[in-house]
Order: sequence, then structure tokens, then C-alpha cells
Amino acid sequence: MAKTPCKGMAPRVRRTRQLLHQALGTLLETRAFETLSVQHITTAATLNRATFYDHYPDKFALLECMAASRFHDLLTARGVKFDGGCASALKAIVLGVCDYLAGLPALECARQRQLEPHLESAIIAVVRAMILQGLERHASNGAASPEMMATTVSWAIYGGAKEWVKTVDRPSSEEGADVVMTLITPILSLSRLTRRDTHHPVETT
Amino acid sequence: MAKTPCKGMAPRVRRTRQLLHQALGTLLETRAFETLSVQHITTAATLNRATFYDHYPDKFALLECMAASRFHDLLTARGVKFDGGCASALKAIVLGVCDYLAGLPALECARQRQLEPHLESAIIAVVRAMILQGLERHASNGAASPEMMATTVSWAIYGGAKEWVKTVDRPSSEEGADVVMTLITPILSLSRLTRRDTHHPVETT
DNA sequence: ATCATAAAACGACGAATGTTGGGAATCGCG
DNA sequence: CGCGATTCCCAACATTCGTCGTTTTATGAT
Repeated sequence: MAKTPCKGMAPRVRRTRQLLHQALGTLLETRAFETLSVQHITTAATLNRATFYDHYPDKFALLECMAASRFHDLLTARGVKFDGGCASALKAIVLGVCDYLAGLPALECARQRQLEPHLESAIIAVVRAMILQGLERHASNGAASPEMMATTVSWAIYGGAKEWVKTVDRPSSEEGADVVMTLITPILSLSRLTRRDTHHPVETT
Repeated sequence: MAKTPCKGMAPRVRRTRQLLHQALGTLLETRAFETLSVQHITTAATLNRATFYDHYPDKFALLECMAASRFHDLLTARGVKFDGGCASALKAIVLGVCDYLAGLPALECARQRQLEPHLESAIIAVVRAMILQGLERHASNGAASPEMMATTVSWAIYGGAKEWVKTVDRPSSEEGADVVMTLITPILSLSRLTRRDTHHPVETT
């Protein structure tokens, strides 16, 4: 979890982990995750195999960190923040999950058995953190704690997005995100999240 | 998914897979999943190692099948069916997820890194199937398809239950299930699931 | 009871795993 | 500049993995 190539980290370590992230990312474009060995990843990253285990316990951990990092970058690149309207930020998050999942290579392939389960927890953690951050500015008057609401909503979002991507002849990601929004909004309305809906006209980019 | 020791299957293979399930179950009581090798499982099951690969591609698949099977058995043992009131059946499902997760050995241990991600998909699949079955008796008048609703709700349920189990000084599973219920019920109310709420006084034991 | 068939056992294989220890390169800081 | 600490490389180790071909056993229909 704290293995992300964060800013407050020795530049050498960050370089190495970025190399690993990039190598895994490019390798996943052509080969299935299950067929990738640590040796493949490290040679593609021009690193020694033992160095890998200095940073990650196994290739699954690297996958989770890379997914979380890239998804987080995707959201921040879109300027997703809770400074503006909450509903719009939530919509952006849902849309981000949909687009991220849709951008994965061959998610429905049978050889990606081990890919999905590890992606899930990573992405959900990112979503949960952002929703929890957004919930802090609202009084938790509901029967559930903010953590409980954030967790439940983030899991619901991921599940909905996943259902959308595996839908044949799926509509656009905007429409899919809209459907998911109508499903999860009732949950958050228990905490008056939709209050002052589109108050600030702050447009990201 | 279809690897469950189902009834319509040769008794010999069912026996073998039950042996594997039982062996893994007992081994998980003392050791962490990551430290278990296929050799450990097969010797505990008094089977040859190669036989394992005749039934499951890897130990993760066995774990998923075992979790799904046991969780399904837990629900059916409690008589969870949609013949009675839908709300009560849903409550029983949520309660089942909470109790199942609470019954897992040392879920919060750091060495169980690989355990959770594979449990999730298995249990969620079971929950989703039951909810989808329950949704068939209602008109899908909402903006979302029954599959979309079932998926979203099942993921939300698992997330909520997981949040409950990792809560320190957590309340009883009934109270935790109640909280989760209040969160997910608004979703399903879009499809009038709560109609005829507690109509039949069917009590499961 | 017989026999064809399905399934489990067995041994062996190349490859990958996760870990270890030591040495070399690089960085941060005085 | 130089020194300590961190990080990476390297080789090697025992273990496990996933697969294969073959042999042996058990099942169930005739």
C-alpha cells in the first residue's frame, strides 16, 4: 500500500519502482499476467531479479501498486477533487473507474484469472479514500459511519463499473456511469451528500 | 466456477475434490494461505500432487471454489430462500456474509495478502446469483438492468461486511447487517424489492 | 463376472520461486 | 572531497510450480 513510488522517497528507489511499473505495463499489452514471470519483468526493466524482491513480495503486489498508482494518476489528471460540487466529483470518479477498466487489455480473457482479483482491492482502496475525503465535509448524521459508507459505496461503484465493462454492446462510459450513479446516490443521500449540489461553477480544465 | 463438487458428477471426482476442500480448510486453521503449497494440500488430502492439477489450475482456484461452496452451504443451511419476504431473505444474506467473514481465521494478518482478493470474487458471485434470482420476481422498472442491480448490490454488501469485520470493537453481526441493510435497501427500492415486506411469517429455524 | 473407460498414481522434466550472503555501485551529507 | 549508508547486482540455493507420458486402479454398464 505504501509501496507507491511516492514523492517523498529516495529518487533512486522511485526510479527503480517506476521502471518496474513501466515494464509491467508494457508487458501487459502483449502478454497475459499469468504468463509473466518476475524474470520477464525485471529483464524488461533492465534490473536484476533479486532487486524486485527488495521492493515487492511478489508480482501481485507490483500489480496492485501499479494499478492503484495509474488509476490515481488518471483521476488527478482529470482534476477530480471535492472542491467543487460533490455530485460532479462522484460522477467523475465513477467515470474514471469505468474508463480505467475499459482500458485494460483483454480483461475478459480466461488467462487473466489472477489479474482481476488483485486489481479490485487496489482500485477500490483509491476510490474509498477519495470518497472518505469527500465525506469529511458532511455531517455523518446517518446510521452508518463515514468509513462504512465510503467502503460500501466504493465497492458498489467498482461492481457496477465491472458489470458495465462486461456488458455486450455496452453503452458509452458516460451512460454507464450515469446508471451506476443512480444506484449509489441513494446511499450517500443518507448523509446529505447531494446538498448544495452544483454550487460552485468550478470546471476542471 | 463449475468446479464445485456438485451432485451431478462422478462420485469419484466429487470425493477427490471434497478431500481437497477439506484438506485446505483444515490447513488454513493453522497456517497462512501463502505458506501453503500444492504439495502440502495434496499430502494432507492423501492425494498425488499431479491429481490436483487434474481438477484445479492452481491453489487460488481451489480456494475460490472452497469459499464459494462453503458460503453457499452456510446460506442454504440457514434456509435462505426468496420464497418468503424479500427483505428478510436479503437480511439473511447480509448476515451470512458477515458471519462467514467473521469466521475466517486471522483475516487481518499480513501474511494473508493473497487470501482476500480471491475470496471476494467467489463470495460476491454467490451473493449476486441469489439476489439476481430474487430480482426475477420483480418488474425491472428501474433505469438499471437486473444484472447491474444485482452486481452493484452484491459488491456493496461484501464491502460493507468487510468494513464491519475490520472494525475494532465491532457490534454484533446482526447490528452490522442492519447497518449494511440500511445502505443497500435504497438501491433495491428502485425496483420495488421491498414490496410485500414481511408478508409470510416464515422463520428459518 | 467382464471389460471398456474414466480417473488417480507415479516419476521426471525444465522453469520459476523466494531467499541468502557478499560485493560493487550510487547517493546524501558533512 | 570523502565517508557512511543505502541500493543494486550477482550467484547460488532449496523448494515449488506446472506439465507430460505412462502405468495402475476403480467404476459402472453389459
